[in-house]
Amino acid sequence: MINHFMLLKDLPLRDRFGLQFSLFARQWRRVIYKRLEVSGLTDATWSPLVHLAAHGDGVTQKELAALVGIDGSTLVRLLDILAGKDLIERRTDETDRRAKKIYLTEKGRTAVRDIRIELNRTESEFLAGISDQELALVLDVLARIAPHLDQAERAL
Amino acid sequence: MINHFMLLKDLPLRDRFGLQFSLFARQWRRVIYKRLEVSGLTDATWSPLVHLAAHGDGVTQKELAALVGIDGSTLVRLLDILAGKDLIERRTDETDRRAKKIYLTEKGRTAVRDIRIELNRTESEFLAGISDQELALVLDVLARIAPHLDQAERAL
DNA sequence: CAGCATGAAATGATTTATCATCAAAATAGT
DNA sequence: ACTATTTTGATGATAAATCATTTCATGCTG
Repeated sequence: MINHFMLLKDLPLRDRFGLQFSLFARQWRRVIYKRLEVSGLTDATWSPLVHLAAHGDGVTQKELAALVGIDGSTLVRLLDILAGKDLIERRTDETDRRAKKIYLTEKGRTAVRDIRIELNRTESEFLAGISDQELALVLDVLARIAPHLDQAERAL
Repeated sequence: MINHFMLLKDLPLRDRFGLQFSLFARQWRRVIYKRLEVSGLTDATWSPLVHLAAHGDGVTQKELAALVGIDGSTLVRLLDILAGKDLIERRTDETDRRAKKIYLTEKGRTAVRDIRIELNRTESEFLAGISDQELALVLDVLARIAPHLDQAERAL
Protein backbone atom coordinates (compact mmCIF):
# COMPACT_ATOMS: atom_id res chain seq x y z
CA MET A 1 0.00 0.00 0.00
CA ILE A 2 1.51 3.29 -1.05
CA ASN A 3 0.51 6.71 0.14
CA HIS A 4 1.43 10.27 -0.67
CA PHE A 5 4.31 10.34 1.79
CA MET A 6 6.12 7.98 -0.51
CA LEU A 7 5.54 10.17 -3.53
CA LEU A 8 6.55 13.80 -3.91
CA LYS A 9 9.93 12.91 -2.46
CA ASP A 10 11.76 14.76 -5.20
CA LEU A 11 10.24 18.11 -4.27
CA PRO A 12 12.25 20.22 -1.81
CA LEU A 13 11.05 19.94 1.77
CA ARG A 14 9.53 23.39 1.95
CA ASP A 15 7.81 22.96 -1.39
CA ARG A 16 6.08 19.76 -0.42
CA PHE A 17 5.24 20.53 3.18
CA GLY A 18 1.93 22.18 2.33
CA LEU A 19 0.81 19.47 -0.06
CA GLN A 20 1.66 16.61 2.26
CA PHE A 21 0.28 18.35 5.29
CA SER A 22 -3.00 19.15 3.53
CA LEU A 23 -3.38 15.64 2.19
CA PHE A 24 -2.83 14.20 5.60
CA ALA A 25 -5.28 16.61 7.22
CA ARG A 26 -7.92 15.77 4.65
CA GLN A 27 -7.53 12.08 5.28
CA TRP A 28 -7.51 12.53 9.05
CA ARG A 29 -10.75 14.43 8.89
CA ARG A 30 -12.38 11.94 6.55
CA VAL A 31 -11.45 8.96 8.66
CA ILE A 32 -12.38 10.54 11.99
CA TYR A 33 -15.71 11.68 10.66
CA LYS A 34 -16.47 8.28 9.27
CA ARG A 35 -15.66 6.63 12.58
CA LEU A 36 -17.81 9.10 14.47
CA GLU A 37 -20.85 8.53 12.30
CA VAL A 38 -21.79 5.71 14.62
CA SER A 39 -22.71 8.30 17.22
CA GLY A 40 -25.73 9.24 15.13
CA LEU A 41 -24.34 12.64 14.32
CA THR A 42 -23.17 12.84 10.75
CA ASP A 43 -20.11 14.74 9.71
CA ALA A 44 -19.32 18.13 11.14
CA THR A 45 -22.33 18.52 13.37
CA TRP A 46 -20.59 17.16 16.44
CA SER A 47 -17.72 19.61 16.16
CA PRO A 48 -19.63 22.58 17.66
CA LEU A 49 -20.84 20.30 20.44
CA VAL A 50 -17.33 19.26 21.42
CA HIS A 51 -16.04 22.81 21.37
CA LEU A 52 -19.04 24.01 23.31
CA ALA A 53 -18.34 21.44 26.00
CA ALA A 54 -14.61 22.13 26.03
CA HIS A 55 -15.03 25.87 26.34
CA GLY A 56 -18.09 25.94 28.57
CA ASP A 57 -21.70 26.88 27.98
CA GLY A 58 -23.05 30.32 27.33
CA VAL A 59 -20.79 31.51 24.51
CA THR A 60 -22.38 33.53 21.76
CA GLN A 61 -22.73 32.15 18.27
CA LYS A 62 -20.03 34.43 17.00
CA GLU A 63 -17.60 33.26 19.65
CA LEU A 64 -18.47 29.65 19.04
CA ALA A 65 -17.94 30.02 15.31
CA ALA A 66 -14.45 31.33 16.05
CA LEU A 67 -13.77 28.40 18.37
CA VAL A 68 -14.94 25.87 15.81
CA GLY A 69 -13.05 27.69 13.09
CA ILE A 70 -15.95 28.09 10.71
CA ASP A 71 -17.94 30.95 9.27
CA GLY A 72 -20.82 32.29 11.35
CA SER A 73 -23.32 31.48 8.66
CA THR A 74 -22.16 27.89 8.58
CA LEU A 75 -22.62 27.61 12.31
CA VAL A 76 -26.16 28.96 12.10
CA ARG A 77 -27.27 25.95 10.10
CA LEU A 78 -25.36 23.44 12.18
CA LEU A 79 -26.98 24.87 15.29
CA ASP A 80 -30.37 24.59 13.58
CA ILE A 81 -29.75 20.87 13.19
CA LEU A 82 -28.44 20.46 16.72
CA ALA A 83 -31.34 22.42 18.19
CA GLY A 84 -33.72 20.30 16.13
CA LYS A 85 -32.28 17.24 17.83
CA ASP A 86 -32.57 18.88 21.25
CA LEU A 87 -28.84 18.82 21.84
CA ILE A 88 -28.40 22.58 22.26
CA GLU A 89 -30.51 25.55 23.11
CA ARG A 90 -30.30 29.16 21.89
CA ARG A 91 -31.10 31.81 24.49
CA THR A 92 -31.25 35.50 23.68
CA ASP A 93 -28.68 37.46 25.64
CA GLU A 94 -30.80 39.91 27.64
CA THR A 95 -28.00 42.43 27.96
CA ASP A 96 -27.49 42.49 24.19
CA ARG A 97 -30.58 41.38 22.42
CA ARG A 98 -28.78 40.87 19.10
CA ALA A 99 -26.70 38.06 20.48
CA LYS A 100 -27.72 34.53 21.34
CA LYS A 101 -25.97 32.37 23.87
CA ILE A 102 -25.65 28.66 23.26
CA TYR A 103 -26.21 26.03 25.93
CA LEU A 104 -25.95 22.26 25.91
CA THR A 105 -29.10 20.43 26.92
CA GLU A 106 -28.89 17.38 29.13
CA LYS A 107 -29.25 15.26 26.05
CA GLY A 108 -26.45 17.28 24.50
CA ARG A 109 -24.18 16.64 27.47
CA THR A 110 -24.70 12.92 27.16
CA ALA A 111 -24.01 13.08 23.45
CA VAL A 112 -20.75 14.95 24.00
CA ARG A 113 -19.62 12.36 26.53
CA ASP A 114 -20.21 9.56 24.05
CA ILE A 115 -18.52 11.44 21.26
CA ARG A 116 -15.47 12.26 23.36
CA ILE A 117 -15.10 8.65 24.38
CA GLU A 118 -15.18 7.47 20.79
CA LEU A 119 -12.99 10.36 19.68
CA ASN A 120 -10.35 9.63 22.29
CA ARG A 121 -10.41 5.94 21.55
CA THR A 122 -10.00 6.49 17.82
CA GLU A 123 -7.31 9.13 18.11
CA SER A 124 -5.23 7.30 20.65
CA GLU A 125 -5.35 4.32 18.32
CA PHE A 126 -4.00 6.47 15.49
CA LEU A 127 -1.36 8.11 17.67
CA ALA A 128 -0.24 4.85 19.18
CA GLY A 129 3.36 4.88 17.99
CA ILE A 130 4.00 8.56 18.68
CA SER A 131 5.53 9.81 21.92
CA ASP A 132 4.13 12.68 23.96
CA GLN A 133 7.26 14.61 23.21
CA GLU A 134 6.78 14.26 19.47
CA LEU A 135 3.13 15.24 19.63
CA ALA A 136 4.00 18.28 21.70
CA LEU A 137 6.65 19.21 19.20
CA VAL A 138 4.22 19.00 16.29
CA LEU A 139 1.68 21.15 18.10
CA ASP A 140 4.41 23.60 19.02
CA VAL A 141 5.48 23.99 15.40
CA LEU A 142 1.90 24.51 14.31
CA ALA A 143 1.35 27.02 17.10
CA ARG A 144 4.30 29.01 15.82
CA ILE A 145 2.96 28.98 12.25
CA ALA A 146 -0.54 29.95 13.36
CA PRO A 147 0.13 33.66 13.97
CA HIS A 148 1.18 34.04 10.35
CA LEU A 149 -2.11 32.50 9.28
CA ASP A 150 -4.05 34.76 11.62
CA GLN A 151 -2.27 37.74 10.19
CA ALA A 152 -2.83 36.69 6.58
CA GLU A 153 -6.47 36.04 7.30
CA ARG A 154 -7.01 39.42 8.86
CA ALA A 155 -5.22 41.16 6.01
CA LEU A 156 -7.55 39.29 3.72
CA MET B 1 -5.20 38.29 19.24
CA ILE B 2 -5.97 34.91 20.69
CA ASN B 3 -6.26 31.69 18.78
CA HIS B 4 -7.19 28.12 19.59
CA PHE B 5 -3.67 27.16 20.61
CA MET B 6 -4.12 29.35 23.65
CA LEU B 7 -7.39 27.69 24.56
CA LEU B 8 -7.95 23.99 25.21
CA LYS B 9 -4.80 23.99 27.32
CA ASP B 10 -6.51 22.12 30.13
CA LEU B 11 -7.22 19.09 27.97
CA PRO B 12 -4.58 16.33 28.05
CA LEU B 13 -2.17 16.46 25.13
CA ARG B 14 -3.53 13.41 23.39
CA ASP B 15 -7.10 14.56 23.82
CA ARG B 16 -6.54 17.93 22.23
CA PHE B 17 -4.14 16.93 19.48
CA GLY B 18 -6.93 16.11 17.04
CA LEU B 19 -8.91 19.25 17.71
CA GLN B 20 -5.96 21.59 17.46
CA PHE B 21 -4.52 19.84 14.46
CA SER B 22 -7.84 19.94 12.62
CA LEU B 23 -8.44 23.59 13.43
CA PHE B 24 -5.01 24.47 12.18
CA ALA B 25 -5.45 22.47 9.00
CA ARG B 26 -8.78 24.12 8.30
CA GLN B 27 -7.28 27.56 8.70
CA TRP B 28 -4.24 26.69 6.61
CA ARG B 29 -6.46 25.53 3.80
CA ARG B 30 -8.72 28.55 3.99
CA VAL B 31 -5.85 31.02 3.94
CA ILE B 32 -3.92 29.30 1.17
CA TYR B 33 -6.99 29.03 -0.98
CA LYS B 34 -7.82 32.66 -0.47
CA ARG B 35 -4.32 33.69 -1.44
CA LEU B 36 -4.39 31.52 -4.53
CA GLU B 37 -7.64 32.97 -5.81
CA VAL B 38 -5.59 35.63 -7.51
CA SER B 39 -4.47 33.01 -9.99
CA GLY B 40 -7.97 32.96 -11.43
CA LEU B 41 -8.61 29.45 -10.20
CA THR B 42 -10.99 29.42 -7.31
CA ASP B 43 -10.71 27.00 -4.46
CA ALA B 44 -9.79 23.39 -4.98
CA THR B 45 -9.56 23.43 -8.75
CA TRP B 46 -5.84 24.07 -8.80
CA SER B 47 -5.08 21.12 -6.58
CA PRO B 48 -5.45 18.48 -9.30
CA LEU B 49 -3.30 20.62 -11.57
CA VAL B 50 -0.45 20.78 -9.09
CA HIS B 51 -0.55 17.07 -8.39
CA LEU B 52 -0.74 16.31 -12.09
CA ALA B 53 2.38 18.35 -12.69
CA ALA B 54 4.20 16.90 -9.69
CA HIS B 55 3.45 13.31 -10.64
CA GLY B 56 3.68 13.65 -14.37
CA ASP B 57 1.13 13.52 -17.17
CA GLY B 58 -0.82 10.54 -18.31
CA VAL B 59 -2.23 9.26 -15.04
CA THR B 60 -5.76 7.94 -15.05
CA GLN B 61 -8.54 9.76 -13.27
CA LYS B 62 -8.67 7.13 -10.61
CA GLU B 63 -4.96 7.46 -9.92
CA LEU B 64 -5.16 11.22 -9.90
CA ALA B 65 -8.06 11.16 -7.46
CA ALA B 66 -5.91 9.08 -5.11
CA LEU B 67 -3.02 11.51 -5.49
CA VAL B 68 -5.21 14.51 -4.77
CA GLY B 69 -6.86 12.65 -1.93
CA ILE B 70 -10.43 13.13 -3.07
CA ASP B 71 -13.24 10.92 -4.26
CA GLY B 72 -13.30 9.99 -7.93
CA SER B 73 -16.67 11.61 -8.42
CA THR B 74 -15.39 14.87 -7.01
CA LEU B 75 -12.48 14.82 -9.40
CA VAL B 76 -14.78 14.29 -12.37
CA ARG B 77 -16.37 17.66 -11.85
CA LEU B 78 -13.14 19.47 -11.13
CA LEU B 79 -11.70 18.07 -14.34
CA ASP B 80 -14.81 19.24 -16.18
CA ILE B 81 -14.05 22.77 -15.03
CA LEU B 82 -10.35 22.48 -15.84
CA ALA B 83 -11.05 21.02 -19.28
CA GLY B 84 -13.56 23.81 -19.88
CA LYS B 85 -10.75 26.28 -19.29
CA ASP B 86 -8.42 24.35 -21.59
CA LEU B 87 -5.98 23.57 -18.81
CA ILE B 88 -6.19 19.79 -19.08
CA GLU B 89 -7.20 17.22 -21.63
CA ARG B 90 -8.86 13.82 -21.19
CA ARG B 91 -7.69 11.11 -23.59
CA THR B 92 -9.21 7.66 -23.68
CA ASP B 93 -6.66 4.99 -22.85
CA GLU B 94 -6.62 2.85 -25.98
CA THR B 95 -5.43 -0.23 -24.14
CA ASP B 96 -8.30 0.03 -21.67
CA ARG B 97 -11.13 1.97 -23.12
CA ARG B 98 -12.83 2.42 -19.75
CA ALA B 99 -10.03 4.59 -18.44
CA LYS B 100 -9.09 8.13 -19.36
CA LYS B 101 -5.64 9.58 -19.06
CA ILE B 102 -5.21 13.18 -18.05
CA TYR B 103 -2.74 15.54 -19.68
CA LEU B 104 -1.83 19.15 -19.04
CA THR B 105 -2.24 21.45 -21.99
CA GLU B 106 0.35 24.13 -22.70
CA LYS B 107 -1.94 26.61 -21.04
CA GLY B 108 -2.22 24.25 -18.10
CA ARG B 109 1.55 24.05 -17.75
CA THR B 110 1.83 27.80 -17.61
CA ALA B 111 -0.93 27.94 -15.03
CA VAL B 112 0.83 25.38 -12.85
CA ARG B 113 4.04 27.36 -12.99
CA ASP B 114 2.27 30.50 -11.82
CA ILE B 115 0.43 28.63 -9.10
CA ARG B 116 3.58 26.98 -7.80
CA ILE B 117 5.37 30.29 -7.65
CA GLU B 118 2.58 31.87 -5.63
CA LEU B 119 2.20 28.73 -3.52
CA ASN B 120 5.88 28.59 -2.67
CA ARG B 121 6.01 32.28 -1.91
CA THR B 122 3.01 32.08 0.41
CA GLU B 123 4.09 28.92 2.17
CA SER B 124 7.66 30.00 2.72
CA GLU B 125 6.28 33.16 4.23
CA PHE B 126 4.20 31.12 6.66
CA LEU B 127 7.02 28.72 7.47
CA ALA B 128 9.54 31.49 7.94
CA GLY B 129 10.42 30.85 11.57
CA ILE B 130 10.55 27.06 11.31
CA SER B 131 13.76 25.16 10.66
CA ASP B 132 14.14 22.43 8.05
CA GLN B 133 14.74 20.00 10.85
CA GLU B 134 11.48 20.86 12.54
CA LEU B 135 9.50 20.65 9.31
CA ALA B 136 11.02 17.29 8.55
CA LEU B 137 10.14 16.10 12.01
CA VAL B 138 6.51 17.13 11.62
CA LEU B 139 6.24 15.37 8.27
CA ASP B 140 7.91 12.33 9.76
CA VAL B 141 5.40 12.13 12.59
CA LEU B 142 2.52 12.50 10.15
CA ALA B 143 4.03 9.84 7.90
CA ARG B 144 4.08 7.45 10.83
CA ILE B 145 0.44 8.16 11.66
CA ALA B 146 -0.67 7.83 8.03
CA PRO B 147 -0.59 4.01 7.83
CA HIS B 148 -3.11 3.84 10.66
CA LEU B 149 -5.40 6.14 8.69
CA ASP B 150 -4.93 4.07 5.53
CA GLN B 151 -5.81 0.96 7.46
CA ALA B 152 -8.87 2.51 9.09
CA GLU B 153 -10.03 3.81 5.75
CA ARG B 154 -9.74 0.45 4.06
CA ALA B 155 -11.52 -1.27 6.91
CA LEU B 156 -14.27 1.29 6.40
C1' DC C 1 -18.32 -18.29 -26.16
C1' DA C 2 -22.00 -16.71 -23.00
C1' DG C 3 -22.97 -14.71 -18.97
C1' DC C 4 -21.69 -12.60 -14.84
C1' DA C 5 -18.78 -10.06 -11.92
C1' DT C 6 -15.52 -6.22 -11.65
C1' DG C 7 -13.80 -1.69 -12.56
C1' DA C 8 -13.53 3.31 -14.50
C1' DA C 9 -15.81 7.32 -15.23
C1' DA C 10 -20.11 9.91 -15.05
C1' DT C 11 -24.46 11.55 -12.88
C1' DG C 12 -28.01 12.65 -9.18
C1' DA C 13 -28.99 13.72 -4.51
C1' DT C 14 -27.34 15.48 -0.25
C1' DT C 15 -24.17 17.69 3.15
C1' DT C 16 -20.61 21.35 4.35
C1' DA C 17 -18.75 25.55 3.74
C1' DT C 18 -18.33 30.20 1.97
C1' DC C 19 -19.67 34.88 0.49
C1' DA C 20 -22.94 38.53 -0.10
C1' DT C 21 -26.81 40.47 1.67
C1' DC C 22 -30.47 41.52 5.08
C1' DA C 23 -33.06 42.77 9.43
C1' DA C 24 -32.88 44.01 14.06
C1' DA C 25 -30.39 45.80 17.82
C1' DA C 26 -26.64 48.42 19.82
C1' DT C 27 -23.11 52.04 19.74
C1' DA C 28 -20.90 56.40 18.27
C1' DG C 29 -20.66 61.02 17.00
C1' DT C 30 -22.47 65.25 16.65
C1' DA D 1 -31.85 63.27 20.97
C1' DC D 2 -30.98 61.62 16.29
C1' DT D 3 -28.88 59.98 12.57
C1' DA D 4 -25.22 57.01 10.93
C1' DT D 5 -22.31 53.20 11.52
C1' DT D 6 -21.31 48.74 13.32
C1' DT D 7 -22.46 44.27 14.95
C1' DT D 8 -25.14 39.76 15.52
C1' DG D 9 -27.49 36.31 13.67
C1' DA D 10 -30.24 34.67 9.58
C1' DT D 11 -31.02 33.72 4.53
C1' DG D 12 -30.09 32.98 -0.54
C1' DA D 13 -26.97 31.56 -3.95
C1' DT D 14 -23.16 28.84 -5.00
C1' DA D 15 -18.87 25.77 -4.64
C1' DA D 16 -16.88 21.33 -2.98
C1' DA D 17 -17.13 16.92 -1.29
C1' DT D 18 -19.32 12.46 -0.53
C1' DC D 19 -22.27 8.36 -1.36
C1' DA D 20 -25.29 5.66 -4.25
C1' DT D 21 -26.33 4.49 -8.69
C1' DT D 22 -25.63 4.14 -13.77
C1' DT D 23 -23.15 3.11 -18.13
C1' DC D 24 -20.02 0.89 -20.67
C1' DA D 25 -15.73 -1.73 -21.23
C1' DT D 26 -12.98 -5.62 -19.46
C1' DG D 27 -12.02 -10.10 -17.31
C1' DC D 28 -13.20 -14.44 -15.61
C1' DT D 29 -15.49 -18.89 -15.31
C1' DG D 30 -18.19 -22.49 -16.42
